Amino acid sequence: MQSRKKVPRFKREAPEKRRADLVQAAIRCLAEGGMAAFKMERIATEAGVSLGLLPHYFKSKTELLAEVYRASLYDDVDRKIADLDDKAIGSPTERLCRIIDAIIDPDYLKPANLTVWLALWGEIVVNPELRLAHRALYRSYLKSLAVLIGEVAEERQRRVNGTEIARSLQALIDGLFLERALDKQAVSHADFRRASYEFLELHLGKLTSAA
Amino acid sequence: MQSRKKVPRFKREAPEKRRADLVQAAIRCLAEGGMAAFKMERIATEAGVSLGLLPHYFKSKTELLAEVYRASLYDDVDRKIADLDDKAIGSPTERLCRIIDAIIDPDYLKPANLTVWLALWGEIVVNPELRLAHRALYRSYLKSLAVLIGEVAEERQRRVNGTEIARSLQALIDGLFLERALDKQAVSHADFRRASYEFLELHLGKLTSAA
DNA sequence: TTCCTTGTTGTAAGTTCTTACAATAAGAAA
DNA sequence: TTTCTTATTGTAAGAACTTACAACAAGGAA
Repeated sequence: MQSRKKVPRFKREAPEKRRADLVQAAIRCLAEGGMAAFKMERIATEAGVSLGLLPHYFKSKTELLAEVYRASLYDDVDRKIADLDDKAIGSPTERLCRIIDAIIDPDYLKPANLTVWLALWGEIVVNPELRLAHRALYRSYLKSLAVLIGEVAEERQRRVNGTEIARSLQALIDGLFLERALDKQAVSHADFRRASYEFLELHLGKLTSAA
Repeated sequence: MQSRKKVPRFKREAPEKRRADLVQAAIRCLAEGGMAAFKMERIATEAGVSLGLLPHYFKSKTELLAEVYRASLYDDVDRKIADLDDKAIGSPTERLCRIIDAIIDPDYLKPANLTVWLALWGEIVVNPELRLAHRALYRSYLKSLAVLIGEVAEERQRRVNGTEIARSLQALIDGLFLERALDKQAVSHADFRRASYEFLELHLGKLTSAA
């Protein structure tokens, strides 16, 4: 019987990798069916492991949700900040345009993300712990946007309230984003583009030459 | 034994009243804890009736949720619009201002409603039945807003895309509303007012004399 | 190879939730 | 009062979900 090859029944992974895989699987579940699909068994199946492995990595469902939140939010914010720093070349106007383009990028606003974010927002409102984490990250992001808008205004010798414009701009985008999430045919990418730039240009003057 | 007073064990209500009461109780539950608190037994307790009464009025949980959606999101505003139409008072501009004021009314945008709406939106994205209900209500509402904006524009002999302005305005308000839901100190009523009117006036010209 | 650590599985206990339904009784009608 | 309609109750069936835990086995160490 020594000739029989032993075929492994499962693969043993490094804890950090497995943990990250589980979080990603959980995000995919959220994207597919919102909180209603955020079930331990489903997540385990999605990750290709058994249900029993989940409590080994997360002592409760809430802990897993917190991880999902952190992972998905940090990724997004980090990407934006990286964009900011990388493209630090060029005029403020140019940088602002690039950031707007990134925010309304169809790939960023894809349906899967819409569903995940809506589910997370719904949880943030009723979960104080999640809410605290959200505030820090969101305020920091909004501030960097406000600073950039202020720079553009200065460049053009206009006096504006950068904080308020940043907030309204983000609100406008979030709102369109929400409409699109609830009714996929409601808002096209062109609509996003037009609404965002029109709004900004009404305050700052012409931003683009082509579009 | 005939002297013993029979004390009723429950009160029999008119179906329409009971139904409305149940919907209101469900809204209170949603407001308190989001979808996690939207449980049949909890709603029954909140309404002061037994669990068994719920399936008598709503053949499924989703049906109840759809009622909650309509009641909490549209009843107020629809009533306001109907009021304006009935009394047919004032110029289009005046009527538009009144509607805006109704939409950003602090009592309408109170925290409890924020929680309810976020929970509902999270469900709409993943529940086809609810999504259909949403589309009908939302599109109808948006259209009446667009028509009114068109009237204001005509009055002022401006050529605008009423549909697009209505959509962007509502998106702006929804977005601010979202920021407020996630961070209660982020947006004040004055912010709502300023952002809404500024946006409209950029397209339509001055709307108010005082504010 | 053999041993050992611990990642992984399978199962089940205990809980909670939705839906169904037969029995009960409130309140109107006659 | 008596009858009748149906709103309401109480309970339970059945499904689904979270968490716990004992046994198994993968893969590195010696």
